[in-house]
Amino acid sequence: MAPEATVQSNQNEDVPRLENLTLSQRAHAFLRDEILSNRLPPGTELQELALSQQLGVSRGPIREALGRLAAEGLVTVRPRRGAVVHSLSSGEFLEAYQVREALEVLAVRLAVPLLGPEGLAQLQTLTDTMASRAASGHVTEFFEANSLFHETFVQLSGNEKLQEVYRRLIGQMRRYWRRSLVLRGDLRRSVAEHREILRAAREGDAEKAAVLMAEHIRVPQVRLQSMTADELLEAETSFDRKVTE
Amino acid sequence: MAPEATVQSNQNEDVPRLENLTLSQRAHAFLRDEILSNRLPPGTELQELALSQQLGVSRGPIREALGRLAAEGLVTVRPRRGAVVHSLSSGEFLEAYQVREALEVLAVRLAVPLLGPEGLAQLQTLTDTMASRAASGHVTEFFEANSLFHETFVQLSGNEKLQEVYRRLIGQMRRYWRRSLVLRGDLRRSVAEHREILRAAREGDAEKAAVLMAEHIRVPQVRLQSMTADELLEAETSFDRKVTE
DNA sequence: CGGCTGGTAACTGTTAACAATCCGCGCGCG
DNA sequence: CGCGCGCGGATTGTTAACAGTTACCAGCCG
Repeated sequence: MAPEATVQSNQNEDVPRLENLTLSQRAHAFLRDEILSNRLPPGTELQELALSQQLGVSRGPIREALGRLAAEGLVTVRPRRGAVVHSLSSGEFLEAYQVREALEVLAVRLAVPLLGPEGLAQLQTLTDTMASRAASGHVTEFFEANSLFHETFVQLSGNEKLQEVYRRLIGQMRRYWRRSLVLRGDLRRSVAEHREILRAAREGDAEKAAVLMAEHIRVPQVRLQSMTADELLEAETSFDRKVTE
Repeated sequence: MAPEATVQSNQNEDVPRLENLTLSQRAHAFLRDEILSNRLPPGTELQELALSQQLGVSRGPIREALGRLAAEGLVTVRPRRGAVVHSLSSGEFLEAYQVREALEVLAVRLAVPLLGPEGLAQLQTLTDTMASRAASGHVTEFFEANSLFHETFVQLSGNEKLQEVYRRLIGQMRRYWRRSLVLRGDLRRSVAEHREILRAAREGDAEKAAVLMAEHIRVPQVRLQSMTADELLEAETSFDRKVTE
């Protein structure tokens, strides 16, 4: 068998290379990343000409990308007045948290009966990572591990539609991770809650794990409802001081 | 036959309400409606040139509309190979049902404590409508009232983010209403379940209403899981015979 | 007779130019 | 001095033409 005769090399096709994508897809991915990473914070005005020059393409692909981002809820377009990065009010943030709770409870119910040794090990590793990062005060890195823990449950649920809906929602919320952390409060308590969820999952008790997950996600909700807007702002700024120092 | 009558034919307003919107918004709304009403059934190939001639606009707005529809999950675009109306497999349909259950349970939990006399009256009217349409065998009209019943709960939840996510999901599922009805089975039992949900809501027992709603939505799921693809197809065709006669 | 190859037509991706609308600003009027 | 009013620049909405890719088909070679 001629080992080099395989003309169609599948080995570099399975990973979508950015070079082969269409310009509108690249613009979409680029802007999405810029928004999700907060380099384009909520409220930023997005002008087509500026973006097209920055990316070196014409306005057509830019418009398509903006339209898709609008359909995803990441930007709002005001007809004939341009697009701005969408921002969530406190109320909308709370609403999103409620939906997220429902989705993650479903994820846990579906995932727990399917969990194998490798899934449990994955979750255990993430929990340990969270614990060490919480102990060392690396809040940003803690948040990353925390997000991965929750997303892992959604992935292990095996329900792709759920993953799609969840990721879209998380994409809208992730930019407010500082607000989330402020509302979360004590990280050690958060780690303990994750450990409890994982223990229930390991025991195969889907219902218990689901209830624990619901309570866990409800913690920031009740804090948000009991805080005024001023208190929230004050807490966020003091959080910023603590992190940047 | 007459594809060259493009310039003058569509210059008048087929849909007078949409005059103020941009062309891409009109194209988006038009295609969305065509897809949701099943005039463009799943699997239909959407060619930009044909659509632009049909709507009397150029390809730019059409492309923007297709991009937004793709972001909404209503069409899938294969790069350089055109767009097709997205279709749901049995598995994806079941997945969507699971997500829908989670969302509607949340809606019931939120809505019940907020229900006033007018909300209850609205739900009662819809239930009565469903009952009469089920009794007279008007299955299509029954489905409409049924959809409205469920959507009303979501609306009365007061959570706009939930409404947004729910409507997007329902938009993907509504085209398969025949499959839904086949899986639902006995309409009278369905009506009875709605009455029970409404009674619990009237009593202010949100938890009971939520559980009843979950069981109600799970009925088609368990039937779908217990059916093979062939049985489902057979049931759908026999359903078509029964409806069209 | 089947599979490969080359050409061709149709379609998508992209661009630049054109048209329409909005916004800020200064001017004139009351 | 305040307020409308239009005018000019900037920005979005739309179009037609161009470029590149894919799919299809006929004809040739094995």
